[in-house]
Amino acid sequence: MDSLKEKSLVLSEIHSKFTKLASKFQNNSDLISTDFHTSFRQKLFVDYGYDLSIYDEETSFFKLFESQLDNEIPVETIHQDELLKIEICFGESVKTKYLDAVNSAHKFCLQKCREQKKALLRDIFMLPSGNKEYVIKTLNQIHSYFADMLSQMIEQFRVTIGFYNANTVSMNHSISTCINQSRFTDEIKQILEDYFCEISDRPNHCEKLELSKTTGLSIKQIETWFNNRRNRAEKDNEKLERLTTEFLDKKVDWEDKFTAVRSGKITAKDMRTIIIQAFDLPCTDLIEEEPLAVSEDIEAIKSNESSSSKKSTKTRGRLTKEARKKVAPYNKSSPMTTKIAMMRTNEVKNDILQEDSKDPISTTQYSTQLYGNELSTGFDIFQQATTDVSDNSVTKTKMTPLKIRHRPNKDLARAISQPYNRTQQNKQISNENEPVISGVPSIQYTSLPSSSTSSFEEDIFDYISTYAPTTSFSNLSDISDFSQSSDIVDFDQFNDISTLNNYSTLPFVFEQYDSSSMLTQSLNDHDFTFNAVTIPNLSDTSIYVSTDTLQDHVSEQASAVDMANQYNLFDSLLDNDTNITQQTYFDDSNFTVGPIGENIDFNDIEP
DNA sequence: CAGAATGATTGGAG
DNA sequence: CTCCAATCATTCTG
Repeated sequence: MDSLKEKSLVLSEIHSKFTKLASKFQNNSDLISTDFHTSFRQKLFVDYGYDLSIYDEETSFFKLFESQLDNEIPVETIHQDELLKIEICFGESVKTKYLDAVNSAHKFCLQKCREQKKALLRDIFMLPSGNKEYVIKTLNQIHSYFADMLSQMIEQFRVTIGFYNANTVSMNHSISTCINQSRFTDEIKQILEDYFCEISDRPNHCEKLELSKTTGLSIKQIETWFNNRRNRAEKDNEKLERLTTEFLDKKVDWEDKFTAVRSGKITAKDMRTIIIQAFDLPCTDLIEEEPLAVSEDIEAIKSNESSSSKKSTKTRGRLTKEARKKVAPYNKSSPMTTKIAMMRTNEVKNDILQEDSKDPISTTQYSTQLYGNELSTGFDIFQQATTDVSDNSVTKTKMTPLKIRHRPNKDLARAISQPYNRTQQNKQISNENEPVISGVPSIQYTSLPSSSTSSFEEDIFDYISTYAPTTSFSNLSDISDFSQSSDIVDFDQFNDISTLNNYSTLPFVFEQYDSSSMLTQSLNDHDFTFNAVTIPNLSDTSIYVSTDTLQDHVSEQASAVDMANQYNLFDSLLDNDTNITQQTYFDDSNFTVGPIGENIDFNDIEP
């Protein structure tokens, strides 16, 4: 009960100040000249590090946050090629409607965003509750809230017009490749290449973001580039591994390979690297004569190698990092190299094992011991397969096979009518005598719900009116929670501060007590009763009377659909009598982003 | 023109 | 979600 009393005291103090302040307001419309007002707000201004000279100039105060107040919400989600796609797929009128919807959503978000920001600034100006950084942070939160909301809305618009409809996916692909397939500039490639070689071949998200900024490419493109780069580097490496192995296994005669080099089939650089790797030669830049020496007596060198170092050198020559970079610019082990290394280790183990047991039968015994007498069919097949390529079947069978991943069968995929071959699809379309816009195939009708309507646009809207309400808006029931949980601060009674109606954000947070019980305290010369502040459904444990609550609502972006609904932003996308327009609306008064500014309802306050 | 290079997509795996 | 392997489609190059 003590803490309760304490709180009450604090509250009463604030209350008494407010009461005085309020009476000043009532008696004197000139806010600045009131003694109390001056000292109270001046103190707050000083406390939060604002320039005292502007404590009575709202415009000057606002100017501090000009850039936060005026920054635009970019419609970054709309690109030219997206509009082109829409136009190509759905026609001019859908594009126009889509643009209209996006624009009005944008306008709406911008306006609301500004209102919220201004309300916040007004609050802070009257009763500072944080320093400049805090205010900027909060403003930015408001900003990103609306920016996110806008992109959610746009997402919904896309769904509504069927942008993500399965029928258009392949269309999107061919169009996007049509439009997007342009080579990166040398400068960009250099940046990426440098990063790949010198810093990491696997940038994390932050690094990707950084690269995205410096190159101007999207994160997706960065990812794609690194994927391709890694994959292709691996392939190069694999190729070299294979070639080296071939040499070591004496499957290819050297003369042949040198001829290949001369004819350009493999580069001299490749050859050099192979030789360096194969014979564990020191990597210097003066190897001109080495290959000759090698070619003269391969057998001798190889046998020397084998006997002197227990065949371990057979596994891999040790390249310096620099040399390796030249042929396959790795500086970190990739999964593939790890796999290969593991295979190698097994090979070595087996080699040693073989040396120990000179009798080949004993190794066979080892094998059977390991796997059981009756080999599984899979293993059997594997063994058979490897037996063909190598006489050293025991070693091979005990080698860990690379995991072979299932990949979709092209023919099978085609058989179950999944468009696997995009060329085929293009052919199919171009065979039809559909209008072709700027070399891009027009849309297929086939998978849309069968309809007798003649134009594709009609088909689309038919489709939307039939399916969209259940697909696009199936989550309305989830969202409805939000619509009910308005964050309207309900001042049942807060005594005599009705003059502060305009200033909703109070500079404190205090804990909740049972909001149903009325707390009555007699303090000083004031008797007041209050039911404090309740924020329904927001939280069971806290009462927030500060803008801190905003961040609790950032997660509520799912309300975008409702917002769009509420402000009829879908109207431009839809026919008048579709089901969508009959979806649940919620009260204008019920929707607030946070308990900021005018959203707080002071109408019920009783003096 | 053939083949290499390259940006992007797809579908499976983790 | 990221990554990989395979693949496609376009563009570059000899």
